[in-house]
Amino acid sequence: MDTSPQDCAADLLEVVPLIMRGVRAEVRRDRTPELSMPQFRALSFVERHEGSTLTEVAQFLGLTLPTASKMMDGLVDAGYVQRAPDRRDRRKIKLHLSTEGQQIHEAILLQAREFLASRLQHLDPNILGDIRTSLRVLRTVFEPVSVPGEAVGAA
Amino acid sequence: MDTSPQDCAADLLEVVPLIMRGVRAEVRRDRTPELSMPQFRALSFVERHEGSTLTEVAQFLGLTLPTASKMMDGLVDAGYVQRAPDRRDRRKIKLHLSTEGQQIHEAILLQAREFLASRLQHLDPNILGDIRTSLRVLRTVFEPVSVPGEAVGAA
DNA sequence: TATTGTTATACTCTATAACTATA
DNA sequence: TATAGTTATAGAGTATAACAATA
Repeated sequence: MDTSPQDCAADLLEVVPLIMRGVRAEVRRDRTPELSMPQFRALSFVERHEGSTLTEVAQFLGLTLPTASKMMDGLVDAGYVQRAPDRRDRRKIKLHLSTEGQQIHEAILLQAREFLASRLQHLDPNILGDIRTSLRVLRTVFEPVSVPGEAVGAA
Repeated sequence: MDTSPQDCAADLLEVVPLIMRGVRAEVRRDRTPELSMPQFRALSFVERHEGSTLTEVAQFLGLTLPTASKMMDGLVDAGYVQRAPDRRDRRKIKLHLSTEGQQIHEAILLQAREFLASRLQHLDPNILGDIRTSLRVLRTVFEPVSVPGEAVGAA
């Protein structure tokens, strides 16, 4: 099938929120205390970028610094994240996941994946492959241009 | 490419929030007053299902009734939505978009589509077609099972 | 008795503005 | 002077519980 970026954009705008709604419900389900979607994404980021700074998390999530700071308060209070000063630049703090933080992140990740997989399970494997190919392209196009945590050496 | 629902689910969980972040920023950008993502989606739903009830909107958005009611307060105050009693069943209210509501919905829709299209514009048309095919499948899988507004006659 | 919607209350998410500490 | 982060404040988004009106 041949199509225009505009058509594709229109479809994306309808389908992406539908998927997001399901994921959000799953992330929050049956959990005390609940973890919000942004908190879960923050956990994912810190897990993947151990020792990243608050500014990096805020940039990745598309949040302001005060918002990210407050969200981290919640995660620190819950015992999922630890703050540690950066000796090289004492204005910065480095963020780390606690064991508990790793565990809850893993649990939610698996639960959300299971939910998505359950919806996908009756699809033909070839179609699943096509979807993954599409997702790989979409990722390159919508990924933030730079994730500073990846290139700390230069900073 | 051949793959499992689990692999596909894992990719979805990473890519969908990335796209969502961009869309959200675009919906809220340069607007007074800002329209939140849920408000925009509510406007979309009412536009597509004129005269739908609050319960239907809440179900579509995955919100509780009180939350949907409060959100509608905001849209009504802003002059974008009108509430009208249902003569057949006076517990219900029917929701309608005002001209202003239609205009702002259209404006935001076009702006969000343009943002997405700008990210997609350098992709090969065949790849865009593949993405649309994938989105069509994903829509069938994640769409709410029934949108009551579609079958009011039976109710 | 069940359904539709609102009100009351509380907590999180988010932003802007003002501030502290460090570079 | 600029950057990293927090605090103060305010408004929206969300939920549960309790309520009113209607079926």
